[in-house]
Amino acid sequence: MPYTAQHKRETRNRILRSARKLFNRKGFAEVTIDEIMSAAGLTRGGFYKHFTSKDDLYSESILQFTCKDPPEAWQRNHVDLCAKGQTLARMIMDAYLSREHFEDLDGSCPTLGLATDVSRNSETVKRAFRKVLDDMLSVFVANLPGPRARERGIALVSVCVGAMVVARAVDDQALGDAFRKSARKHVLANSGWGA
Amino acid sequence: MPYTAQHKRETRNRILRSARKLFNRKGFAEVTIDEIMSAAGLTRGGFYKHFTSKDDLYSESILQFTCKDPPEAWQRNHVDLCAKGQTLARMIMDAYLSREHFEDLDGSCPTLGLATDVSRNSETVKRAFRKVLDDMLSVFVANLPGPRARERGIALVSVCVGAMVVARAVDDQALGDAFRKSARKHVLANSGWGA
DNA sequence: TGTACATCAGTGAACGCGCGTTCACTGATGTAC
DNA sequence: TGTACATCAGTGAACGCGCGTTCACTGATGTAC
Repeated sequence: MPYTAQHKRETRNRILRSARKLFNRKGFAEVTIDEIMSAAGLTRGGFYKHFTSKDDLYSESILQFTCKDPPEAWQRNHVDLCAKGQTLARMIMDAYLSREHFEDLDGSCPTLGLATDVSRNSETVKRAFRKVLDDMLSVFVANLPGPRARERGIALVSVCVGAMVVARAVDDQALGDAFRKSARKHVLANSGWGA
Repeated sequence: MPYTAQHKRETRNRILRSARKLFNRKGFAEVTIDEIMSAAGLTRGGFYKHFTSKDDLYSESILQFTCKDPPEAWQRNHVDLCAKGQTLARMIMDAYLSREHFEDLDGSCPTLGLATDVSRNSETVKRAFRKVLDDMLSVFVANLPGPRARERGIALVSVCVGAMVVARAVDDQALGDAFRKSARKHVLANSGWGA
């Protein structure tokens, strides 16, 4: 057995990380396997030793986002807010609607960069997307006091996703900021997560 | 002058309509000029008599959405609700969040089908997107009594867009419905547009 | 401990296909006489 | 009114390029002796 299993796992992860970045930034169709592999320090041909197809890689790379290995900006935010004793939901919301997240084309949440892409893709990809979304939703719901928490959580997740998606799709920086900020205010006012 | 200017205009519109449908359904990259042209009853080569490039066509086809030539489903909804004396904002919100709109892959609003696509495209395309969005936003804002109408309008537009984008990206029909319905309830509760 | 071997991660050339765009052409139509 | 002509919308073959995937190979590494 030349090369340890661990070695292979590490290479695979390297490909996965470079894929996630590139898909996030450019969308599925605009990224080439060549690009992904050289960003991972490898060459084209080796790709199929790790994945069966580009589609396969796509859903795997979306799943990669969850919990483990979150983008740096999120971690930083996380620590900052933890210090102030905020709830996890509040922290996620703030990180999600932050300018940093808005600008982080490589590392942002797939719900933001790949949403309409995913809606045209396979069930496998959609399942991966749902897992990421469920993560966010369940944190929101768990931190919502009062009745109909799930229903309200869904509405608040919608505000966050909608505002960020629109902010990125618009050619007007100020309008984008307005979406992020109004969304934040609205969520705070409707959640009891403090000012 | 063989062929009247009107003839040319009509052909151009035919191409534009077929392009809008196909882009909406499949996104920019997955649609070929061949497809668009044959859907319009023409052949590949003639395309460049009407548009300078595929990118050019893309922004034009997004602009096509506004006001004039809205999808049938919207018109039907419009008439129904008009009869009940609802405000225009309420009507648009209901149409936007309807199952019909959710399922109308060809005719739906570009804010819903093309959002993340647009965010990676040229300034021209983004400008077209903003025009469509502004249409929706201004109707919402105009129908919002009380202070900070614009800020609240932005939040409500975000709920609508976010809910629909997520609903389409998820592999779970029921979850999608929950997003549409929770969003609708939330907008009604925060707008004073009646139950 | 040192050496021959087997494995398989990684290489890079090649294949095949599809797509955006170009181009020489055709033929339908309006205009001038 | 009828006919020759000029225009240009529309045709379809061809070009060139890039990309996903395949494949024969290389060479680094762990294992058996």
